[in-house]
Amino acid sequence: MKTETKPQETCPVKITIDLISGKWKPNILYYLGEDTQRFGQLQRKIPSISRRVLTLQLKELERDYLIQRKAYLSPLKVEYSLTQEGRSLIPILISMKQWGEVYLASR
Amino acid sequence: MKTETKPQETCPVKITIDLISGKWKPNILYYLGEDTQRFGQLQRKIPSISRRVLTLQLKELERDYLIQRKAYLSPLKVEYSLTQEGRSLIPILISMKQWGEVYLASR
DNA sequence: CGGAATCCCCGTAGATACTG
DNA sequence: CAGTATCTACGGGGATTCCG
Repeated sequence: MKTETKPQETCPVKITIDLISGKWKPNILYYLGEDTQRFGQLQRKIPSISRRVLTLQLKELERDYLIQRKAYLSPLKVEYSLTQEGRSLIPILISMKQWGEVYLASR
Repeated sequence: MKTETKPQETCPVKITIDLISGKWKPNILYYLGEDTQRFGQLQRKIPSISRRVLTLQLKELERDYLIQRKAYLSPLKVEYSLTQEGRSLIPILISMKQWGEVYLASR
């Protein structure tokens, strides 16, 4: 009945949580789930985030293969979009959103 | 600033993440999902956690209504179990576990 | 425009020792 | 058995300034 593995050192749940638990990462992933976004677009949509922190969070998300960075020179700009893996995370974020709404409503 | 952005201040996703992103909380919830656990049982099943930190994480989980604490005097012991809300979180933890396993396998 | 370089604050959690 | 009490280390993230 229980072909259970104990939570290992590399606990998959913990891995998943760590990937998305930056303070602004859910927001960023949310907007990238809607569409490709430029750095400045994200900045405007998340007004309270600083350039520095936005840069850091984007770098981490890119390092973790959840998003892709594309730099252009002609019109100087940078575009971010979800990778396949990032996109596959969206359903989980949606469940968490729904759970969180119920949780907030009941408190 | 009055601009209503879609991910609100009280982003439900962020709430959910924060509730479970203590370093040991997924492990604790995992074991409580199996059965009621005494303090010492949790300690033995998560050997690398200290009593202090286990206490803290349990207190937070209790404060957030995810687990319940029951103290007994006759045989001096304390038992922890999931609340209804905590139990409703398990499916999400399972999705995260599955996603994390795929993620780890592909890297 | 999209960063990089510093500096600082604060919260999480580790180590260790003591207790009802 | 199931905690408390300190003291400390580390790292994320905020504010500000400079750069190709």
